Amino acid sequence: MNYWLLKTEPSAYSIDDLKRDKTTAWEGVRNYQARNFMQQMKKGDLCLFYHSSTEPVGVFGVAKVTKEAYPDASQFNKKDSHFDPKATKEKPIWFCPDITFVKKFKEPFLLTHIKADHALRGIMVAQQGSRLSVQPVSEMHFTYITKNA
DNA sequence: GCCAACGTTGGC
DNA sequence: GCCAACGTTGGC
Repeated sequence: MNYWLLKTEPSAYSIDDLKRDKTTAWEGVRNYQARNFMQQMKKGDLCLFYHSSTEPVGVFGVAKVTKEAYPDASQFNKKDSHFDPKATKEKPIWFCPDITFVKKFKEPFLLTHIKADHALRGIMVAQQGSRLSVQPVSEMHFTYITKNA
């Protein structure tokens, strides 16, 4: 089993939205490195759910992968801001998994605390300029954050 | 709102 | 295939 971190701006889609929807297609990611990670996701993998560009910034809960990556429908939709004219149904470019709500933390594990905690040294999200919106997380770091949130 | 860090684009 | 210009991300 692998562990991941998914970034989202809560004004666009928050942990509460996921709690309400229960399951959602993780559409709209338009970065090749992030796409490649999403294609590696397996059913049952667990994801830290991270809020960015907000106050406060941090991990707000956990989601799990319930459907492995398949073509992202938004790339074909001209009216969608994530429309990609280079993509065709025969040769899709972008893929997304379905993720399902697992839990919302009572208290978020804030980025300031992640950065200050020696046990989390090396975690990608705390590294300078880490803009990747889908990241792998080590089992050790995943367990530490979920146990201590 | 600022701006540094980053990814992508496109001319050559 | 280089790399400058550009657009975007995201913490602060």
